[in-house]
Amino acid sequence: MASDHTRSAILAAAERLYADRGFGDVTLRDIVAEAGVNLAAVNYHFGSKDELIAELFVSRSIATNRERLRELKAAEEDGGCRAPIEVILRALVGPTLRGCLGPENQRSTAARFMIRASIESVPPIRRIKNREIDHLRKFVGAMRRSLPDRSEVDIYWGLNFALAMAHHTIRESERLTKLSEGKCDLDDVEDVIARVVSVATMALTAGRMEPKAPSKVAAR
Amino acid sequence: MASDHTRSAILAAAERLYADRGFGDVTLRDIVAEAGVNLAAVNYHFGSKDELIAELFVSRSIATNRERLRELKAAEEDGGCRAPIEVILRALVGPTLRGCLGPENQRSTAARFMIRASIESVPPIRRIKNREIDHLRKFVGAMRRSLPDRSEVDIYWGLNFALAMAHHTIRESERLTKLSEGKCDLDDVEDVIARVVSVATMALTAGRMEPKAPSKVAAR
DNA sequence: TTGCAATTCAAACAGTTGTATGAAACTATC
DNA sequence: GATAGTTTCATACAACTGTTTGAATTGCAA
Repeated sequence: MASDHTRSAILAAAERLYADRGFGDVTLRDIVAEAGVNLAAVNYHFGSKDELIAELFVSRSIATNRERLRELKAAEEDGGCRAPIEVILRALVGPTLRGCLGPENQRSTAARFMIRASIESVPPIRRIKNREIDHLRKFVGAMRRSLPDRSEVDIYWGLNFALAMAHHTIRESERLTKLSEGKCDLDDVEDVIARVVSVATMALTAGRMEPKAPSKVAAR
Repeated sequence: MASDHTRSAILAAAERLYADRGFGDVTLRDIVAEAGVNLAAVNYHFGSKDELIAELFVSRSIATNRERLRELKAAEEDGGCRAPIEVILRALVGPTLRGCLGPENQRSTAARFMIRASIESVPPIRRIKNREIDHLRKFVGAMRRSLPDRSEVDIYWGLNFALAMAHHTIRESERLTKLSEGKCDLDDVEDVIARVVSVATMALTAGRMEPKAPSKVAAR
């Protein structure tokens, strides 16, 4: 167990480098150079490169997931097991957006790392994300309790669209800033959250989304 | 220019392999083996591996973009330079969704390749995507003409959310199917398009999205 | 047929990658 | 202060990568 110093130096260096340059072109040699440790230290402490990446990603995403569930639980306790849909959606997308957006100069390494992880998709991270379904089911449950009249399918689509807007905004934040010539302020995280929640709420509550295209022949 | 046979054999093999196994673990040697040609043929015909990938992606995405613009132009000509927002949004997300979703067994190689390209993010493709902004501006213009009362910022956010829902649904279609235990039918492409368009239209037309979070202190 | 360019091919190249090894340095316990 | 266990280190390994080379082959025009 000892000092743990080498271990955490590697974690910090790896997070920084991956955040800055992406998974694609950061090698173990880059990481150990940045951390000032020996090459073999990575395999000694983590087993393999993939396990290092996985450990980084897991620790960050369980933090986010815990925060999500904390907000969800608080909301449902408030409303007696039946929270307003806006609050549920806010618990779903808020922690992620708060963790990844915000003024660039004061953006944490962890935040920038998570942005990378959502842009590039590397095997160890993909594996972990696939296990996220159980976590999402808890939100499906809360949403169904909140909107008992809504069909199950609509709930799934609403959840899908909420996550879509949050993740895409994170992932393409640079492009949106460029496209809008800075008019969309991605640093105002609470505004972004409000927009996502607002649209997702409309999607879930508007007098039934038409389930079919206006006319089948209109399509191609 | 001769027979072109080798060239197109490489393109076909590469598209197939990338579609099936992703960019990460398909080597030039895999491609030439599948195509039944010599290793050096790739560099001879395409210059480099990246240029091969770029050519694949470019040819597919200019096809999609052309279709998008065709639909957009048709819509604006119908409405005398002012198309209904639903039709504009349909022109924006329809071609992409039609190109990537649909019954898996009858999904073309090109479709599966484009799904890969939207999941993994490899340098040559990223470079091309960055040049997509000019293309999107044409939609911004049409949307502003369609909704002259709407603020510019709201237009950008609406566009962002529409693309978000379309791309995320493509990218995470497998997860959505699993999460909903098959209840969300991603093979019914026109239904998916209708849902995306419907929500995006609400986002853009609903009595002004609140521009700010309910209360600034509610955060964190 | 001859000549010339375009194409194919086997082979090698040069570089990088993650990982393994075994000795050395350290640390704490007795 | 010797011992046992942990950690560090330099170095080598083995495999794989995209690319290049130069000779062989092909196809076509004169």
